[in-house]
Amino acid sequence: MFCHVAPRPRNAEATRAAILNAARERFAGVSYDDVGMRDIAGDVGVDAALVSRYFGSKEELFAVVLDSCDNGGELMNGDRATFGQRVAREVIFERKSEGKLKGLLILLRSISSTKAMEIVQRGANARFYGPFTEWVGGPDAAVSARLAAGFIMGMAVSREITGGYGFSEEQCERMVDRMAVMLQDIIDG
Amino acid sequence: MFCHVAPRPRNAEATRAAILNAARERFAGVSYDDVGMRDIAGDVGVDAALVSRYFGSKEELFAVVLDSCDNGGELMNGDRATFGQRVAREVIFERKSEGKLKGLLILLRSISSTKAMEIVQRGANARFYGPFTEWVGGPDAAVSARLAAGFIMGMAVSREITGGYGFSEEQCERMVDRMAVMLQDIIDG
DNA sequence: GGCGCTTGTCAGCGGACGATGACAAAGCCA
DNA sequence: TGGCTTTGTCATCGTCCGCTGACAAGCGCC
Repeated sequence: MFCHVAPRPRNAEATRAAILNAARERFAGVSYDDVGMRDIAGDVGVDAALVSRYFGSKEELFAVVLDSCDNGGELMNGDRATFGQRVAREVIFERKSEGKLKGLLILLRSISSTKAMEIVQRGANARFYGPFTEWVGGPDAAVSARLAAGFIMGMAVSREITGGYGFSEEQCERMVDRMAVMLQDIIDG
Repeated sequence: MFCHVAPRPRNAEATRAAILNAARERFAGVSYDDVGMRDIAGDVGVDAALVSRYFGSKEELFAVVLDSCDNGGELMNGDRATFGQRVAREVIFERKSEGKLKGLLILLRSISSTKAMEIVQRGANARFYGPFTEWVGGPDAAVSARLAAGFIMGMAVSREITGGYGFSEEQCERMVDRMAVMLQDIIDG
C-alpha cells in the first residue's frame, strides 16, 4: 500500500513535552481517576508504555503536570485594581478550551483521588497559597488569600456540579458583578 | 471454640439501612471512585454481593444515598439572621465525624467521577438549588443562592486540598467572621 | 555497511473492581 | 418436623488499569 502515515520524527524531548501537554489537558478536564495512561498516550499517538518510561508512574506524571502549570499564577497576572472583575468573568464565562484557570481546575479535581490529593497537599502551600498570599498582601493576607481562592474554586465546582449555571446572560452578568465586588473586597481587606 | 461472634439477627430492612448509612459515610469521606462495594459491605459486616443485590449497582446506590441526605438542607435549618455565622463556623471548624455538611461534601466530591457527576447533575437543581433559592428569596434569589453555595463549597474544597487550613485559632476566627459577613450579605441581597 | 545507542511498540502480568449465579443458613408456617 | 421463602455467603467471571520486560525500528558514527 502507498497510504503511509507520515511517521513523526523521533525526538524524545518533543515527545515528552507532547505527553506532558496532553496529560495537563486531561487532568484539567476530568478527574485523576478518569484519566488513563492509555488515553494520554493516544492523544499524542504513542504507546502507553512510553508514558510510564518517561515519567515513571501516573502519580509522578501528575506531580510533574502540577509543576508545569503555575497553579493560580494566572490570578496574579493583571491589574490589581481590576482583580475582581477579571477573575469573576473568567470563572463564570470561561470556555474550558481556553483554560486560563486550568491550574486551579486541576487543583480542585485532585480531591477525586486520595493519591492525587496527597501529591497536591505536599505542594499547595509552597506553590500556590504562599505566592498568592504575598501578592494579596495587606493585614490578614493569609486569610484574605484563602477566602478569595476558596470563593473562586467554589464557583468553579458549582458550575461543574450542575453542568453550567442554567442562567440567562443577564443573570450571569449580575453574578459576575456581585462576585467581582466581593473578590475585590476580599483582597482589599 | 467458644468465641462466637454474636450473629446479627436477619432483617433485610435493617441491613439495607445499615448499608445505606455506611455508604453515605464513605461517599462523604472519600471520592466516588475510592469507595468500593467491598468497603461498604465490610463496614456493615456483610458480603459485598449483598450490596449489589439490594441496590442493583454502585451507581444506583450512589443515587439512593443522594436522595437519603437532604443535600444542603442543613443550610436552611436555623435562624436566617445568623445564617452567615452559623454556616461559616460549620465549614471552617466542622469535624468530619459530625458532618452537618455531609450532604454538601458528597456533592462536591462527585466531581471526582464522570459517572457520579451525571447522577448529581440530574438532581442538583431540583433537590438543592431549587429549595435553597426559594429559601434565600429576595430579588435575584437564584444568583444569590449560587454565590452562597459556591462560596461554601469552595471553602470546603480549599480545606480538603491542603488538609486543614494551617491557621492559628485566631486566624480561623477572623476567617469565620469575614466569611460570615460575606455570606450574610449575599443572602440579604 | 555494520555496530550500538536511542526511541518506540507489543504482549502480557498482577491486581483491583463491579457484578453474577449457585449455594448454604435462618426463620416461618403448617 | 418438613418444606418454602427470605436472607446472606462463596466462588468466580470479565474487565479495566498501571506497569514491565522483551523486542523492533530509526538514527548516528566509524
